[in-house]
Amino acid sequence: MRLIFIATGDIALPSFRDLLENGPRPLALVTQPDKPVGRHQTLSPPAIKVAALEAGILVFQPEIIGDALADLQALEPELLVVMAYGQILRKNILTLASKAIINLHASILPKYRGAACIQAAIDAGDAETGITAMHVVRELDAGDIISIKTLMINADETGGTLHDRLALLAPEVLGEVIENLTKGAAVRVPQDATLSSYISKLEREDGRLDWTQDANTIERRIRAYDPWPGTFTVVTDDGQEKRLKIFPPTEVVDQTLTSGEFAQSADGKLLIGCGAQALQVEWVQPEGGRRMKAEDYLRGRKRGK
RNA sequence: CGCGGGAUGGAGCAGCCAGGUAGCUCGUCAGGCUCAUAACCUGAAGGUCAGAGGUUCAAAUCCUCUUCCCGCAA
Repeated sequence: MRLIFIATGDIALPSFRDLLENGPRPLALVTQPDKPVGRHQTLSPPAIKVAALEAGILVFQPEIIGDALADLQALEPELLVVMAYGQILRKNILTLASKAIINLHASILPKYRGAACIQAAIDAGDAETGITAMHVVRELDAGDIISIKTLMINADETGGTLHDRLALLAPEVLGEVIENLTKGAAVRVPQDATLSSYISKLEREDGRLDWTQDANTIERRIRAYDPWPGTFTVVTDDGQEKRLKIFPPTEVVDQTLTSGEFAQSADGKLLIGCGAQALQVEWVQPEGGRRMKAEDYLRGRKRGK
């Protein structure tokens, strides 16, 4: 099977490595251009590009994937595998492969089409999520489904842990799909569009916590958005508004406080009031500072007032 | 050189603007009290104030440079 892998996000790494080890070996990797990252705008490559170069796989990094069309055509691919690439594919790419173009998506479609599908499943309090393999069509994540594998979401699941578990589940789905395609055509089960939902890309600002929500909702949000985009609230320190990042795990406690009010429990723990009940917070990070125990944060804060 | 915050005993901070005794809340250790405790009381150890240079009679504090940490942004 002549296949080209199209991916940028780390969630695609295990699937890519699986192909390198067990085949079919990808003819090329198409990934996003190196982007300036971090405080000093250092240009850094996607991890999957590094893995490809180490394995001696051809790498393309077009600004727009159409720019690489001729190069990709020359490889005469039978199958394109897309996962967390980060660009919408044009029609000329969709028709490039002779057999199929498939996408691996980290949700149980048609639920949570779009970028932030992993966070969405935790945020909504779902019991399970999974990896869906589908045929790629013009509309985002709307193609006919080939196969789905699911896994249970744990009570202490974070966006990070779920991301990693889904990444490891993906090769199973991919392997199965490739096997079917080798034998013949992949199955096509149309999505029920009436059940679909779309989750747009998350920004840092989306992590601002709304303390008028009930504590359970906020607890899920904090887990879902860790480590990206992270969650924060704003505190007034010495007359200046500063961000205070809040990390999981947090615990819902049966206590009534004003929404957004900071309090200290009998044993020194940080409590923050929610719309219903309160949240006990263990780890915080003040703007300009490191991550620290909430108790330590409170200790310094008393003095600072 | 994108913008900004920070570095002070083991932890989190104040002190800096208006230079002159190393401070607070904890932790640790020892002892006391208590049926008991994350409680209370007494005492102790622990700091080249990130590093280098400069100004000054005198620098944590003022000036310059360096290193490291972090928030925004991307």
